[in-house]
Amino acid sequence: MDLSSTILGLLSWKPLSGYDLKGIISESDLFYWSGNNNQIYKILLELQQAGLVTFEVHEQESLPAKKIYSITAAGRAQLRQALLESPEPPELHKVFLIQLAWAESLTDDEVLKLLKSYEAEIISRLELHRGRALRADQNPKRSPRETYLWRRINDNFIEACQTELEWIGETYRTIQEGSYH
Amino acid sequence: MDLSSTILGLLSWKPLSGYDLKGIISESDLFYWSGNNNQIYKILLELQQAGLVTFEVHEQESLPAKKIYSITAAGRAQLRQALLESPEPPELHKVFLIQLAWAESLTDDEVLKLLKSYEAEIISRLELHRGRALRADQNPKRSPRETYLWRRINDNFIEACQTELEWIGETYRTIQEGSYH
DNA sequence: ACCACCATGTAAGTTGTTACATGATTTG
DNA sequence: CAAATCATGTAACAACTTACATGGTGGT
Repeated sequence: MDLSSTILGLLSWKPLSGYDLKGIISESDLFYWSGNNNQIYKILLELQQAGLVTFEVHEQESLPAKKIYSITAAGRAQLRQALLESPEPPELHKVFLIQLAWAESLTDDEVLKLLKSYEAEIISRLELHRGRALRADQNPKRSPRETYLWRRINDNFIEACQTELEWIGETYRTIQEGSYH
Repeated sequence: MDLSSTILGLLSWKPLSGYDLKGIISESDLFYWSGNNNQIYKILLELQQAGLVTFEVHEQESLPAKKIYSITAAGRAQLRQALLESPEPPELHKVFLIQLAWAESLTDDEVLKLLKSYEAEIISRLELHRGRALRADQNPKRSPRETYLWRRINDNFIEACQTELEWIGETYRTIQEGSYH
């Protein structure tokens, strides 16, 4: 499941332009790529040359024309293959933990301030995902199972945030009280 | 906190060779880089040219000589700056969730099989981190606070695994029972 | 005999990033 | 009047990866 499979997945949901894809990918936390033009337009060209997608040009008055990409039967077959690949474990890039690992030269107050600031980051993330649960309008809804899975994917992020917040709280308290001896 | 700061952090703990650094970084989940030669030797050269580290050549009989790198005062100052930077939120690359997101073309059984397989991955991760908690010998222990923080960092990974396992269980049951309607 | 370990480094490639270019339209 | 949005695309660069090269030592 790399970026090209992700794009195939998005197109399996509904036809989209490169610009649409860019928007969706850079908004989302699930699709964690930056969603920069360079990669998306390059991959779309490759997918199209491999016959996995096709496009139609839609002219618009007073706006630039757009290429609406659709997935082909071959594309769907390819996507199915990718979906059946055995799952990889998640890669967690928790840069803040690296920061803590080498915090020896910081005072308790400096560490506590970092923890507070990290907590604020996670809280805003949590609210973001909670909000997304409410207006989940732009999610695919092809079947009850798919609707359920998308809710669960969002839940996964929410639960990860909650676990992180509890971890922060416990760590904060212990350092504040100096009770790690 | 990028790879060069991470290397400075490791050297702030104790002097190490490039080969040592490679081993530590590629073993660990916290330092999530692959730890390939190309990056590490290149960064060590840059750090050394910037005066943030120095090295001594240690000749060994019947083994190749090694360069043992140490952090300088300037390096420690630079590291401290990096540690005080405001924390970035974690980047979670949960490729499996992307797989689930486009699972519409799979049967219930195929989805359940994927979940089981993902569960096995996470369980083995969990056991790895639990084991690391026991023989935490190679962790830095310059102060009780540092020892505590390193234990907490490991806890963070354990708790993330546990949350993930609960999430998998709940999702599995619901799909098995078809009770997502 | 073959493989892994130690230890340094290079080569060649993929992937990913920010920033730029164009140009009309809408919003503050 | 500056900015953001729509829409495509390119250029330049940074980050990261796998594989290779060298060469002695020790294990199965």
